[in-house]
Amino acid sequence: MTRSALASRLLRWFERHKRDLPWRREPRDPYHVWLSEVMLQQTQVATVIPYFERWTQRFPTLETLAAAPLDEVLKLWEGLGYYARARNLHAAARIIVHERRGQLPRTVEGLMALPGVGRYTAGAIASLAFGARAPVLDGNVRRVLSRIFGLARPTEAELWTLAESLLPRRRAGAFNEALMDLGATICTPRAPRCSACPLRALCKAYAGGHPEAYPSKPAKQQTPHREATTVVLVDGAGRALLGQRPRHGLLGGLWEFISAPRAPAGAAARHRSCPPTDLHPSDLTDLIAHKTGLRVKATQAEQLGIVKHAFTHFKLTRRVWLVRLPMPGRTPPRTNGYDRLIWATPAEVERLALTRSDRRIWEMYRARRPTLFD
DNA sequence: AATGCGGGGTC
DNA sequence: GACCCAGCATT
Repeated sequence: MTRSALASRLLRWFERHKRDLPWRREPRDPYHVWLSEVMLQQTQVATVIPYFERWTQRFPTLETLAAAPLDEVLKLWEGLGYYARARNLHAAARIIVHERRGQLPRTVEGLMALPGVGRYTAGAIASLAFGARAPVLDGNVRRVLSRIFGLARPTEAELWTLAESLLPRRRAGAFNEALMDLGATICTPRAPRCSACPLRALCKAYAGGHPEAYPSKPAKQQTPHREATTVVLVDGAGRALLGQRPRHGLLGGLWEFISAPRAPAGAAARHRSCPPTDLHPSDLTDLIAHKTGLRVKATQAEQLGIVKHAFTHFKLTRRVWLVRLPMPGRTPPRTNGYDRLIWATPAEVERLALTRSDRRIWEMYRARRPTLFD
């Protein structure tokens, strides 16, 4: 089996089975290609499609994106995760519009100079939007190549070299997409559908009888668990106190209800005598004072509920409390751990970019049983 | 080479 | 539950 036979088989399969996706409409818009590639980083196609549609409605061109405030960009990204992608996309759009007359770089090196564009994304844009003969290496390609060549633990360098050596002279972009579509629909991680694979005849992993074993996975390590206490502080005018997280780092730039880490679960003692309601009002008073400088007597706190959330490297359990103030809230004298604190009306809470779990907390608050205060 | 960075689909 | 997804930036 020659190299060109692999490419021609794959491309023939692709012509009949390629997925019809919003960002594949011809002629390719380089901005759309770039946007889709960034949204698709570590994110599945089905998740991205509605975000892509909303985004291109609101920001149809690079110029409209560059002109928008970051808060609005983050709001459109809300729920998609890895928010540095949105910040980098926004920054890169401004660079392209202000320093390059709105033209994306056409080479891998030029593209990689943009924030948020690594070797994969640069290769994808160069090959898909500009017809360059550049390879890509993503999770799909990594898995497909590992299986075809029977590599249990290939290095990144080996795989990049392989991906480049396999590129056909023409139609490199279609070849790259075909490799990724094959990985997404046929050569899947757990139960590959080898009977439908156009490359079965030359696949070493298939010949060995256990294609799903390639590439071998590293040993798993259990994720640590953290706890936090969160307060939905509502003032007499029905506004809620929100903090904007620091621009860089975890959930950077997003808004949340005032929250602080809770001492790690103290072994057996907690299970025996620490139900969720076991929290003294002074704890909430201290939390609010520490984060905001506001002096509030949280003697009437209601428990809103418990929100669990799984991140990549840890799990988080948030115990959420509702504290009401009788009077309009005053401007917090301190913003400990936040870039900004605001009293947000319900309409503003809808408009701002919240983290996923804070969005759920807001929905819990809205859905709670009404009380005398409403 | 290892780590931090979200959230959801899927088994 | 665990795994994995059209990765990037930083160290």
